[in-house]
Amino acid sequence: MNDTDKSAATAFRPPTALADGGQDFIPSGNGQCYTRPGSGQCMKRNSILDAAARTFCRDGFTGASIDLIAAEAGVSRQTIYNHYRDKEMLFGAVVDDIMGRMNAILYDILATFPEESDNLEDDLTLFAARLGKKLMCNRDGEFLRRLIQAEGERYPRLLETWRKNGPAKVWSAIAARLARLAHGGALDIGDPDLAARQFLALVNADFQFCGVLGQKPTEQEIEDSARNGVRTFLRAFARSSAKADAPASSDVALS
Amino acid sequence: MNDTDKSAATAFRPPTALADGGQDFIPSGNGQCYTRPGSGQCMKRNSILDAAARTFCRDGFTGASIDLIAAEAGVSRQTIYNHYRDKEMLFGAVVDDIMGRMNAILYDILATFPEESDNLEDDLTLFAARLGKKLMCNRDGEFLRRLIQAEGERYPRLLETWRKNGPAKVWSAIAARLARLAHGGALDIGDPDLAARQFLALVNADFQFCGVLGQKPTEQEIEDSARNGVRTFLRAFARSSAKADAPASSDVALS
DNA sequence: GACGATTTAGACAATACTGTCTAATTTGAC
DNA sequence: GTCAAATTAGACAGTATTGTCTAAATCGTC
Repeated sequence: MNDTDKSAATAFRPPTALADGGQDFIPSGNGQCYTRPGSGQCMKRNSILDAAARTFCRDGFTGASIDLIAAEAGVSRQTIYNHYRDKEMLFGAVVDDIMGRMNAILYDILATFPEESDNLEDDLTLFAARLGKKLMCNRDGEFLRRLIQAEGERYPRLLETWRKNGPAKVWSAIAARLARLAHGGALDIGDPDLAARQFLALVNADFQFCGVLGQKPTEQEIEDSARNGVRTFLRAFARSSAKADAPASSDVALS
Repeated sequence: MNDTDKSAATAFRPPTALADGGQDFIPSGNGQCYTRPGSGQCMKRNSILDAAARTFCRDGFTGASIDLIAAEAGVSRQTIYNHYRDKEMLFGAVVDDIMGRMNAILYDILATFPEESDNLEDDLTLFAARLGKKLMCNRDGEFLRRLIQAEGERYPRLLETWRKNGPAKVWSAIAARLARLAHGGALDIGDPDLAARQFLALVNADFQFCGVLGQKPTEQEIEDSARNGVRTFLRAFARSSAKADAPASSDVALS
């Protein structure tokens, strides 16, 4: 193996487990190691997946050359062909890997949706900020958005899988939880699915074109956008008893 | 010139002027014809720009080959190199062309923002639907989003130009108009910029991942999303006198 | 119809990428 | 230390692309 730095390889992939979710990393079954984790073989496999993800994300499927991925992974080209039959298989493995990781994170976050709260604004804001930081605006989220946008037409299976596991799942999960809040009397919601879509839209209002613009918002910006979005959401949907304490003029200023 | 059909070439670009805006097409100065419009040379130039836009959008900059563009435009490769020095110049011309067209459309639509209205919901809905149909969800909008997402990092100038002429311009223009409505007493808005972002987010709530998913919504879906978004926006920001007539349960059902 | 400008098809060199193969080297388990 | 498995560097054929060049064909205008 070359002497290229290995710090880059670990920057993209969390070392072993979820940062603070407490749940183990869930491999996606396709691209993962069958040998003992921690072995050189496994590290090379991860290193390849990392470099491939970075390169595919940066240059697109066509623009990312195997040679470049190999160099970035600090691995010889032949090793890549050794692990993955061809470029398409490597691409599929990268997508599966990231989807599996994001799916696990999604369930972690959904478990923190406030059930009954005496401070709905704060709790919903925390939830929305978590969603933004760990799922939508991080590197994996950016990767999937870019790749599916760029290569979705060429790989309908990828597009279909993502649609089922991505937005649809988030939407319906949040819709169910909002409906429960409404049933409990905290919200006045007609169509929970619509409310879920609008909740997500509001909470990410400041990043609408951020994915497109290619620039990641800071944690502070995510928190501010979440706070502002939740405030407006509650102005529209909170039951009147709880509405009084959310004046329009107290929005968090955006840098 | 080949016998490839010319109907495809005109599908992407409006024949001569804006469909119904009444304002002439504004060429972007770079890629347009200096010869008499309607001449064969001009038609070839437009045909090339159209084919290039379609191909760049479908395959990305790297994936789009000059040969493919030439074939799709029904033109020989040499003709392309004759009009545009190299692939990068062609790409720049396509982007400039589309940006100029979208800019003109944007000003057309902004002129229809309701000043004083006795039916704010309907008027804002019409405005939002126009924005969606003619600017965000049409072919040009999709093109710019895709291209900037895919190639933005490689062409910072493109990214910067789009940021200035695109979202920033829409945001601030709508913010100013919302502020005027608030000043007139129709709305209760703290931060007009934030309100503008949230307005756009709500109105496009159902298409958050549509650009990513690569599928264009139908006109009906755009109208429904606009209606639902405006309803929620007014639930949150309309002055209380006008709020009563927007119950949560009357949302437009989404197919 | 004539003539200059434009377009066309094709050849061409230079470059890049994919995927295969091989022989030498390194790694890892015992 | 040994030995099998994994990895490496590099060569290689096949293919594709870019951008240039040229001679023939076509177009537009007078």
